[in-house]
Amino acid sequence: MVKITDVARHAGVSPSTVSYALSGKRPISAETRQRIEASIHTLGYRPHAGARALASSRSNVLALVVPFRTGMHVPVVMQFAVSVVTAARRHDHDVLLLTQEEGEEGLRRVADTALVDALIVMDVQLHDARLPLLRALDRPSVLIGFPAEPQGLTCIDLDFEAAGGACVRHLAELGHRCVALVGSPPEVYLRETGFAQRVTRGFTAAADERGLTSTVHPCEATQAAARDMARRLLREHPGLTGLVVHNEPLVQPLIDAFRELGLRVPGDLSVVAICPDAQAEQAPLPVSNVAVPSAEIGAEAVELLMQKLEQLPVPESTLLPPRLTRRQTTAPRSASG
Amino acid sequence: MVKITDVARHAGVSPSTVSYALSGKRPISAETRQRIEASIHTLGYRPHAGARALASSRSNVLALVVPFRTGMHVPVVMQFAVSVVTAARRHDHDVLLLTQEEGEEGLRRVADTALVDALIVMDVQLHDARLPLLRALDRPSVLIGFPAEPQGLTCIDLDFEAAGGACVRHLAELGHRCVALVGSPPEVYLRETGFAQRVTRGFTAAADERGLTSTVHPCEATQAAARDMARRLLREHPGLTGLVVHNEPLVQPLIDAFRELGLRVPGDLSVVAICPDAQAEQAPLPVSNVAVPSAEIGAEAVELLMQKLEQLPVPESTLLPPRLTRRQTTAPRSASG
DNA sequence: AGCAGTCATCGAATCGATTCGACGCACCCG
DNA sequence: CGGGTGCGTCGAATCGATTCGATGACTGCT
Repeated sequence: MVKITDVARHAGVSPSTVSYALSGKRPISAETRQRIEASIHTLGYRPHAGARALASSRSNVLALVVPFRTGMHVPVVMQFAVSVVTAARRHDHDVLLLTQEEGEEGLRRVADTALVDALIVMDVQLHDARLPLLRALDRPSVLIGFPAEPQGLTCIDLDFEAAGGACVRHLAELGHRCVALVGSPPEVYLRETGFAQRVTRGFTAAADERGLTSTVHPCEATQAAARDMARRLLREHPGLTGLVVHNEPLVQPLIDAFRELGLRVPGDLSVVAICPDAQAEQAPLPVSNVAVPSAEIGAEAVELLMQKLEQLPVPESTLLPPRLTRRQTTAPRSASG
Repeated sequence: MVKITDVARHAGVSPSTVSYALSGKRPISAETRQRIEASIHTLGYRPHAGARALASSRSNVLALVVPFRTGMHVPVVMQFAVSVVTAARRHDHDVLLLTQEEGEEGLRRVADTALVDALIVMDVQLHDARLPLLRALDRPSVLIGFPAEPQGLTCIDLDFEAAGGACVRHLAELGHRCVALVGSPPEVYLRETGFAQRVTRGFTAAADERGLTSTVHPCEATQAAARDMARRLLREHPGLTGLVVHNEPLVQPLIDAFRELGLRVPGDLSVVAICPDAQAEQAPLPVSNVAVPSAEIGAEAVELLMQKLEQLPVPESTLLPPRLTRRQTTAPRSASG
């Protein structure tokens, strides 16, 4: 394996000069730099990651903790992970994958062994057991999602409260007066993952503000549950003409279920989902939606981390504004509706 | 940060003794070992990953290259990644996440910088551009999927050919005489990802062997495509009573489409899928399936890598035998069928 | 001409482990 | 009672970079 002293010898300079040429931390004349670059190229030199980490106390690796429990939509997680890796590479960093299962011990381990420089934690609970640890750690971190008390942390997420509100306002502007929210499975609420509650709050607040009748319904992510839910909503809320769905795998099954019950979408029932754009676009009838911008969140989380690694100040909380795209599942309330 | 010399001083031994106590590479008396362990615990010592990597030329990190293109079913990839991480942790290794996008350069980078000890590459093509590199690399690797010429590599996957055959035999044993395979989207075949072709081969061979009428149909993974496909199959193959689906997101849409066309499943049409058990179980009507055992493959891939890291011989190819579970979508051919 | 001030480069220390060879001690056997 | 055999431990070299202080050459100013 060719090392920095080999390059130095080949280029007729000292190892430190090679290092500085590479890092740019001290000025190097254009001439020597070129000679060094040529040597690096012909010798095929690659700095040894471990040696570099040891000497610089920077591993250039980020940890990414992914959830794998029920209730999180898998494609969203994956999309997110990919965008984190891509963004990290732009900053010359790599990404170490940790599972939620490893818990606090896993976080502590990769941080204390200096395996990673910083951490990104997904699926943060309102009262997450890892919060004290993350606060105490000497390494910067960014949380995806908001705990009950984000003080002293750096958090980022879609503004789910605003998203809930945006859906309701969209429906309200189309003339709908009675709306319902079909949300995540009950266990997600029990687990106190913030985003479920936040959607609910935004939904309800906007409905109240506009004087709409509104109800909220957690729902399992199965076709059977979707059918039951559709039937129940029709029975209990005969005036219902606007539906907000915040449960990715349920969007299509719910629409199908209502159709089977004889409703036209969007003719009799308008549906807005909170889901990734890709999903909304690819549906048989493209679904009006507020985007869940996993890729943006991931990329922005990495940017925040990079700022923190450079000791720059970053906002404690970053809420991405919701972006609603009207497609084909929402329409003005019909006279009959 | 507490280091090994601190531990050594605290325990009244030399640093090398601490190292040996930790690694077990030389015998250490029970007494000193306990003293050292106590010191480690009270001081909260964690060996520095970079220093360790430098000295031992082992980073204890594996690279995992994940695809993110269309055609790969996302939950399968995710499940796989999680199982790799879990298995790696059992061997005291961590996992670095790379995207396909990084390509050969990415592989070369993490290998040459000694950032990782070994690599796992998913979604291998029949004529994958990365094969020469993987063969030349000084670091061991395991491929998920089979290239055209696996010589000199280590490959593992579900035995898709046997899986295709198993589906056909299951249908044949239930009395079906005319079967069809609905496969991956056309681009997957064009891309020459081995598994699509292998399913086809096994499917066709088994059908020929049993004297069944059989046809093969690549299909896009959209509801609309599913409906079209169902209509077309009914029209072109009126005697069709057995269907094999090798396209995860299409399983349920296809079943729904046939139902809408008036067929009963499994009364008029038996359906076997090649898909994860979790998906098969959770369907409204549980689907008879050959399991795509992502978790097993991931875990086994890690085991193979660990063997290779210890210079132990491993088989060039590992084909996991298919496991077919009969659930509720397959039934004997009815008299009328 | 002399001095201050850059600019580019070098040399040596350092990061925190692992590993190899050597050494001392106890024990066993002849 | 002496010489081998192990076992347990130590000391020093090593891994391959980064970084700090120092040095030399050159510039510009007076």
